[in-house]
Amino acid sequence: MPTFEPLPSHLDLPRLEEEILERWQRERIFERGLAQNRSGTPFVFYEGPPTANGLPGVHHVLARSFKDCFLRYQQMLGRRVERRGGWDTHGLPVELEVERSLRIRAKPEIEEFGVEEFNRLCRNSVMEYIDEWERLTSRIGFWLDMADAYRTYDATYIESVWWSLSQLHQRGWLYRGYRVAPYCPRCQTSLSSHELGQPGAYRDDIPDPGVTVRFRLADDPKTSILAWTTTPWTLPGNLALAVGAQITYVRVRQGDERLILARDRLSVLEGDYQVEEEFLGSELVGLRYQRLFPYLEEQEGAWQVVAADFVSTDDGTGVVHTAGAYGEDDLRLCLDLGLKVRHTVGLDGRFLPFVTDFQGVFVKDADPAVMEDLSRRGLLYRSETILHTYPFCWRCETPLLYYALDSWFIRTTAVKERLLEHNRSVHWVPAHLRDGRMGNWLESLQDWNLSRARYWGTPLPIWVCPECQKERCVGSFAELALPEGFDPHKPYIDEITLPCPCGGVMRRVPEVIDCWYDSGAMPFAQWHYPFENQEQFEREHPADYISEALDQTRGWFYTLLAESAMLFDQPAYRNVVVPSLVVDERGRKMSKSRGNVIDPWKLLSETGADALRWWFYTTVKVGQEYRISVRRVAEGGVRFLNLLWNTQSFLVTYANLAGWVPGTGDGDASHVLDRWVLARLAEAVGEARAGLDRYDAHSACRAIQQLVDDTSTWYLRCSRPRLRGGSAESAPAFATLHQVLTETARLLAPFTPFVADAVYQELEVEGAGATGSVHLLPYPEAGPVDHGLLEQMAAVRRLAEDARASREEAGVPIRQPLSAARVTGTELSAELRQVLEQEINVRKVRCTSPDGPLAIELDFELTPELRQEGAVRSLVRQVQSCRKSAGLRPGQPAELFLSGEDRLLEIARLGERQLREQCFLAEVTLAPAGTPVPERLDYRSDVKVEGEVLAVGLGTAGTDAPMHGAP
RNA sequence: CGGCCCGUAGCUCAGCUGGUGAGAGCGGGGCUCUUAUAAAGCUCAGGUCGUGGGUUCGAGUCCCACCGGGCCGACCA
Repeated sequence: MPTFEPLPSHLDLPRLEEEILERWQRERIFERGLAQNRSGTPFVFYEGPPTANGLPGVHHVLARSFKDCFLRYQQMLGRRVERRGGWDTHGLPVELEVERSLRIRAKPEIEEFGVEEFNRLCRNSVMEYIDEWERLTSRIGFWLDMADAYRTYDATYIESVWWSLSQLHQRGWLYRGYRVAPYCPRCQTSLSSHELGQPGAYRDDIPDPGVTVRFRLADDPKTSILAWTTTPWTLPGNLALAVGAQITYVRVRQGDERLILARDRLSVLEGDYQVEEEFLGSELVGLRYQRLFPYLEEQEGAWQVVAADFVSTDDGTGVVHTAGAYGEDDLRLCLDLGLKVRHTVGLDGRFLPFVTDFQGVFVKDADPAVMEDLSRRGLLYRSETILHTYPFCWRCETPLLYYALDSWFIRTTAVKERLLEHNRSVHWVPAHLRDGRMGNWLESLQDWNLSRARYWGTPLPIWVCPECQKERCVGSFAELALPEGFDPHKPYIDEITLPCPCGGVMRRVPEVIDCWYDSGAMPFAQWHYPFENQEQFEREHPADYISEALDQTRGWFYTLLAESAMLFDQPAYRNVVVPSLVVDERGRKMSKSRGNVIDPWKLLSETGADALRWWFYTTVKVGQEYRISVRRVAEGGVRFLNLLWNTQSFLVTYANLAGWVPGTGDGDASHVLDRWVLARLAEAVGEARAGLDRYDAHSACRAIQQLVDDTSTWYLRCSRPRLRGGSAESAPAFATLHQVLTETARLLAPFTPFVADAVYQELEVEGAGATGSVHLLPYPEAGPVDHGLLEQMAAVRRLAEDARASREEAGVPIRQPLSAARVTGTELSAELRQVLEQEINVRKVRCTSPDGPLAIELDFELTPELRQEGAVRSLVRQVQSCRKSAGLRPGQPAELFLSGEDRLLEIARLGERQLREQCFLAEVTLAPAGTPVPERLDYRSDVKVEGEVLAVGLGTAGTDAPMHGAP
């Protein structure tokens, strides 16, 4: 009965993982882990809810890998780690999916189709891929409680969101405002900044007119102020001209007219001119000019020069044409000046009837007509075509307009300082994001445009009285006396009215809210706070840890922070790990149109989840892009796991052969190699913990990788003679390797949960302390590290390298024993000298002078005895090689036949004992050259030893032959 | 235009608070290993550590400028 289950010779990672997965489910390992730590200190994690109406991609595997490893680690430290899943269910992406399936092309068609049915389809659509998400999440080993996941469309969730909005409203932080936003005249809705960030929204090199226009002074029509614009269609709406108070302007004479523009912009003038006067912009303020078009009504303060801080001399004339409704700066300026702003263009993007000359024309089509009109009246100074970047609707490709609309805003600017302060308390990984990307974003904070003129979302809970304009923000369902089971979505909620103290009937405003607000509300809304679970929420806010990809800086990371700061004056999370983007092998973004998207399932089936996870942790440090391909994951991830597997396979093979039983030889690690590998283990444990404690998976994994590499390529390599069994020293060697591998499995558990558990389960010793899974064990503790030994061994390895190099140079293979070597630069203990002697195959290593540079010098003088020994070794190696080709496993007894020249037979005779032992030979026959190989030996081959040919015959011997090393 | 990140061997990337041959993996050439075998090791690459300055006894590692690549924001008149 072997100690360990014999391992398959080939590691099939995907299959192994499927088996482990089944075991976890069967034995309820996840649940047992949670139960085990029930009384531990909570380690709070927030799951950023994905929108489940699309298929998950590799980048989701990336984020989930990072989420998982720190959670597993904290659980192994004894923390109580709940991981509640969640789904983001509202918003335009969902509506779009449904629009597409209904072949709806414009917003009015939704109303025609019916909002009730439309929203019903949205609700179904959003959960369409949920099975796929759950399957992937489970397959990659991300332990997440999906059975009890929160959903943002749940009534309880919505009620909590309402509560939060009413809190903001009470503080005056939720208000209606008239603002300019990017607006799609076809979809008839403004777009969120998030949508403007969609690929393809901004397009480069879009041609537009660039026109320089004369604004004649009211008191002096021979003098004009020049202003430049790329949107001639906004000129009928002109209300003012803005200049920079501290910018220097000039008046020039050109022909019989005078022109005013910034001194730095004289280059826009065509032809000769004479500068007549220079003055600051402040001197122009208050000048009145003739309006270009007669459509807008007269009002106090209109058509004058004003000062504004946003004016620059980077382009144009240094004078900004200001049309109130079609530019953010413009509108703010006009409102500051107390000017009444009136639209010249309707919601459909066409000129309103009172703009008689252009009425009904779509604005972009009206540009030439406007220019022609100005030109005819001598007001067009210059026109050209410019190329610039311009935003388009990412759904219907209509050019967007900047358009003033009534919207509801959250006054985030009121708490900007608090946001910055809370952000400073967050531990960002990578650190530069805190003051870099996130800090910058907060510094340039604008009020949050919350409302959306759409259908599928959390309804904005504001009721307004049409009579007295009184507005009320509802903070609970009770306030509306909603019946049990009422669906608070549109259109049902719009039926609910409230009596107004003035006697009127209050109706809800039609808008829903930005779905990003929903996700930012998850810390409290997932618990239906404050209506339920108050303690739960208070205990679990802020989160200890969150992790999402880089694109969430202005998304979820921001909405969480903003809402927690405004509602609770707290940060929402203490540690945040932000992996960068996944790109293709050549560094290009993945996109469907480019066809370079990698299906996560392809990777999972070819390389497995652990290889992918390991590759994510180790290939680059957090913050760098992940250039992914199946080939790369195989090179980085599979390779490492394979090395670990081989190491384990070695232990299993030889421990079984030797009949070694765990528990024997423990605590007797007196051999220098054992002490060394245990020191390396202790060092790696310290590094792994240090890395994990600061949320640095990369360093932790690199330390573990180095440990596995050292174990395999140095400890195992040098320990092979002991591990082959037989000697009294083998038990401690087995015990040490067993310990190192078991601890390595525990170190790896957070990162490669499948392979770690497979290794652990293979090696676990039955009886007390056996848990059945590595994931139910504590994380290894770092013991004292023998740094002196580590340094000494490093020197030995360096010396071995140098010795091999000089052997190479001298053309003397390692199998040829040498008599002596001389080491300078260090003093090695006898046991270390022995390691070196064995590794470089030298009889005697002497350390002559401990000072000076580290070096080794080999004595290449060969005695006949040394030569002979080398020849025996060469012969043994050839026979081993034949055994391998013959398919004989180590330990399997065999019969050997050799025939050749006398000189070779002599070598064989001298080395026969060695040959029998090392090659597991029950029978050895030596015969003169030319003797045929006996029939019964199936394997025949000619090998070369010492330059001469030797015929080899190999066959299995009787099973009753004694097995070397067996008890 | 502004912010941030990156620029180290043919390729992909490590190099913590500046300090004793500038590293790993992959690819390629040459080898080796007493059966971990669809494995491992050694060795070769003569790497201006993007360029140019500066600080220092000493810089890939700190500072400045510039060049190149990426991401994000602003491109508004």
